Amino acid sequence: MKDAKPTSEPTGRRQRKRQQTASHLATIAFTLFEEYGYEAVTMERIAVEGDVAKATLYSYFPMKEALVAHHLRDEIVEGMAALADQLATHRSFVSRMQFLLRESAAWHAAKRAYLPPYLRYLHGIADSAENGAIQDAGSTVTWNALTAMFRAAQQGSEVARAIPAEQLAWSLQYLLYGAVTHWLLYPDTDLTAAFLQAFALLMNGAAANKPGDARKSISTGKTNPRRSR
Amino acid sequence: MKDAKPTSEPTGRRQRKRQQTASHLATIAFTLFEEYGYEAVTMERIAVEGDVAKATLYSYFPMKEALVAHHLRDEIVEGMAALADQLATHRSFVSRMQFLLRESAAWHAAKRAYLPPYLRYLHGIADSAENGAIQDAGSTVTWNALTAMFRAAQQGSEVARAIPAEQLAWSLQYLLYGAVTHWLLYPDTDLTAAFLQAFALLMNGAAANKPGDARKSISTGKTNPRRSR
DNA sequence: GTTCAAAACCATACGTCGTATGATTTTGTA
DNA sequence: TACAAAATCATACGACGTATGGTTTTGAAC
Repeated sequence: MKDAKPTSEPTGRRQRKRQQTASHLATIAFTLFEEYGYEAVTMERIAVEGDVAKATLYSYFPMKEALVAHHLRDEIVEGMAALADQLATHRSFVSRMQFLLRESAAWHAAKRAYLPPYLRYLHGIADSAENGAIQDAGSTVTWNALTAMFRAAQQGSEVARAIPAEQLAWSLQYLLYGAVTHWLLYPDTDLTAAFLQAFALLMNGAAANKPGDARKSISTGKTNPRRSR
Repeated sequence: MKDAKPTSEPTGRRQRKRQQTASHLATIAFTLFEEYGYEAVTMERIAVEGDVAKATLYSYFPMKEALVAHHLRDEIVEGMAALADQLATHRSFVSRMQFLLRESAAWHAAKRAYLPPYLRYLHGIADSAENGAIQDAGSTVTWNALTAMFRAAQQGSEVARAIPAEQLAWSLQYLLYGAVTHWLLYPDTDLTAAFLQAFALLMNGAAANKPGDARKSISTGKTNPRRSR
């Protein structure tokens, strides 16, 4: 079944080649997007430029948005790796998360133009699943990271253990998603602030504080008068 | 620039007639959807059946999804009105909200088939706004209701006043949105439970409870062994 | 090496959405 | 009655995404 004979190369070549051309096509597409704008570039064009038939292109990327998603996902993976070191320097969970959110907001701002198709793609997933196939793998990257952070915070007693870390990650993602959506509609609003507020809300909750409440609430993290280090 | 009111705003009758045919078209469309399924019904067909040119149909509903949205929005308005009485019988904010969420979950389950295009529409809004026009008016109905409830709860000291009611409504909506999306992917999960959990999380927050915390946390509202009715 | 079935690929046509065009009709108002 | 704005119409079109049916690669088995 799985033990390969020493006759020739492992069977993974086909798959590697596939991922290779996938990456190739995505790169070409992104180059075109950068030059002419997402809307202006047609799938036909990408196929021609990539020297494949349109049908083949679609076999790799079932919708146009998937091309954007592929590229952005790669960027996210890269970015997260690059941030790992700095993340580790932050001592508390809240501080780590706030740092990550600031970075994330900046990244969103930089990629603004691609967010509409990207978000559309992430939902296209859920839609397609209606008809059968596809597991997500889209935003899983960031979701995994968030889950890990929440889980660690639970073990460090910074976050309540009652709620599964997965659900917390998931909840935060949707709050952030809402912030992004709002920000796309009103570009002049402060995305970073919105991210931090969403996080603070998730941590503190909305219930009125009773007098005897001993919890120290998490601020929105904006440069605060007190504590200038 | 072009503001002021230089010419004439659409006058009473014209506007009424427009809304009338809009409703007419939406009804026809929905009937067809019910009979043949959303995907199977083409815009061309709807136009023919409604005895208008395709371009005219599009002038009323800029995307196919808008037809679904129109109908569902009407249903929501109706439903909310019908629920108003029962809502008032609940004494506390938490109880009111939980009641509403249960109803909402049931409604979502009933309309399951239409949710994908409906959600797509709500986002198409944000997308279209990129290019210029449209203010939402889509989910505003339910958003208004939530905002009002939160504001009342703030005045009754059941919810912290630090966060604007609008933002709370907005946050809850996105948490619920996440729950719905997840449920669409995994239909066997319990949407009602997910709604209630989302709400509980929003109220209680995720931060670890310090020993001296006097806040009584909101349960998920599921029929709980202890304290039954 | 020859054979074979699966897969990847190709060219092309097609259905549908949504937009654009330019002419024609309706409607409110001057 | 005149006229400009809005609504409607018929039609063509560009682009997305699917379907079809045939051709080439490819991995492996004989």
